[in-house]
Amino acid sequence: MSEPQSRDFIRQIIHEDLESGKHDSIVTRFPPEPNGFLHIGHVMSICLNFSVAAENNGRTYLRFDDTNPGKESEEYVAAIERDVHWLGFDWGDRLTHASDYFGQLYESAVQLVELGAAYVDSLSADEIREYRGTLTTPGKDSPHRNRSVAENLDLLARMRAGEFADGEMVLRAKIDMRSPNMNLRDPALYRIRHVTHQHTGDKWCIYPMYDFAHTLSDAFEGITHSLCTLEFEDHRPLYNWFLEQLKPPHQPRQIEFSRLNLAYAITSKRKLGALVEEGIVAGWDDPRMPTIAGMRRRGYPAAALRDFVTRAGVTKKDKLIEMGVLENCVRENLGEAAERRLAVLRPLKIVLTNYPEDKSEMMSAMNHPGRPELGNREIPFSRELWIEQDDFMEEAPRKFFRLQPGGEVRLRFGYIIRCDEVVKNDAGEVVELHCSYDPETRSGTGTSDRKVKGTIHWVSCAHAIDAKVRLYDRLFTEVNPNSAADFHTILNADSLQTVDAKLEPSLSSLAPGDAVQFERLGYFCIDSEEHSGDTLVFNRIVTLRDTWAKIEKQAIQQQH
RNA sequence: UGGGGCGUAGCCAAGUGGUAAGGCAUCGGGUUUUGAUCCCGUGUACCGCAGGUUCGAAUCCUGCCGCCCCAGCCA
Repeated sequence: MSEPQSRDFIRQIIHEDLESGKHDSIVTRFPPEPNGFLHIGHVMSICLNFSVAAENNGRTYLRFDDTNPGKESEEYVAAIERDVHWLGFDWGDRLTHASDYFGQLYESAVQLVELGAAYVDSLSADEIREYRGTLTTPGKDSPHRNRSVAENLDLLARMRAGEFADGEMVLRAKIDMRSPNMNLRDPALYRIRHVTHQHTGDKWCIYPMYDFAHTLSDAFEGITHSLCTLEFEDHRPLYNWFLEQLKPPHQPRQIEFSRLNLAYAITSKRKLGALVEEGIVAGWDDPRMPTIAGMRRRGYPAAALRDFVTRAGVTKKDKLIEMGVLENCVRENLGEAAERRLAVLRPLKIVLTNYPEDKSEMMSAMNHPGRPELGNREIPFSRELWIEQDDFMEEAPRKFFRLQPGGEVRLRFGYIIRCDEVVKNDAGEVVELHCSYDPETRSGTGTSDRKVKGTIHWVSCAHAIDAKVRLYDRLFTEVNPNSAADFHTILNADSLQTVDAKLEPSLSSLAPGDAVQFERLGYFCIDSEEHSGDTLVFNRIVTLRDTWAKIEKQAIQQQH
């Protein structure tokens, strides 16, 4: 194994812990709460936790942090398992739940009470808030803070037995109401919730809070490095407090790194959920969603996602990464993997006036210009063809080297044609082009090397198959929608556009999820949900890089 | 005006006292029957600012500024 040139700070710590003999092996965990779908931000955490362990022959737990019944559901646990697995990671037999430890957690709570380090408080939630103080003023002790151990033990047992209503009692850690760190002002450990838990049923009516359950779950599982995001930094003293008080045999260490934010995307489960709830998107797996499920359905390869988070890096600096980086990872992966096909998104009919009416012939097209081993296919060619509306301009600017009146272009894998006549409707719109082809320029023949500036794609009208193609764009108009007061005001109205496209016949046998490149347009795949019936439905995964679009854009900007 | 973090090119990011890697983007150019790919080339980064220590500082010290997080019986 070769030594990497540089390690991120977490890998450095792990490396040192292994070198020094502090640990013999590394154990990590990915601990999602099953209250929503995983998104691009989680990809970062998943890859970090699983990779860092795998790199060191360690192991990783997939642990559901299910301590808040009512907000969590089995639907989400299934989705999370599917997503983590699809991303390429395997937890083996290490699939656990915080709720698996409810028994041990309760015992630990009793132990804290016995230690005089926890007490049952009868203050209401509102009162507790008042007693907590503010960021700049210290809190004050609850009047119940000095109940005897015996009384606390009795109260805790009765909480568990269901003698109290929700909110009537709460178990709190006894730390310091005057701490400048709010997390240390006697945080709640257990609250009463008379609700059925998705995993433990009605066995419990008291449920542990995050800090308590998470720290101890880490300890129980022998996690060596508990990696989480920056907002938990102030929780670390509390995390360590639990370990000091209870002295479990395994003492995990919490290390925080910055979250990954993606430009123009929301990474808040709550807001993502709102988009679904309000029907702004079609579901958690809508191809516009930055969820793992959405990106998978959109056609992003798992490897591209892994590559993306690797490029983003692991640091403690807040980051907002440009969309282009993600898109580039997708293009890079698909550019190599995807076979090429011809498809016309916005069809314009052309008639080759000098091509025989009844004739049709098969043109040979390579499936991948960079990978000849992928072979060739045959595409039918005939007198009437569909070309892209964008590939014709009646009054073309200087550098436009596609089709224009009197001009020539090469039809990809076909002939060179010339535009002789533009046919318009009463409204003056171009509806059809009359062209002539040069029989001497058939692709692949010895005389086919005559040069023309442009090459455009096409589909034979008589042989084309129809499809709906969905073109996606960013969901928001602001770079950082996370910080918008109300995301409704910055929704991109054009995030989804559907067009009726014409495809080359071979595309009818494509399997859902398989990505292909429509030459000159981008990468596409058959939608996994809506391909039923007669009409094929394609998703545009990402466009090709488009230098011409950039030139046009600059030209427009220069005019103003 | 409490506590915890962070500040290296447009976006990421190496760098751990010896004189600023790399990726993406940008801008040039070459190849090309995808204006794709590929290949070359391209950045005065006052290393947040100001002082100080040192022969020498992005790296050490001091002060300041800016941004993020924390007052759930959420995670």
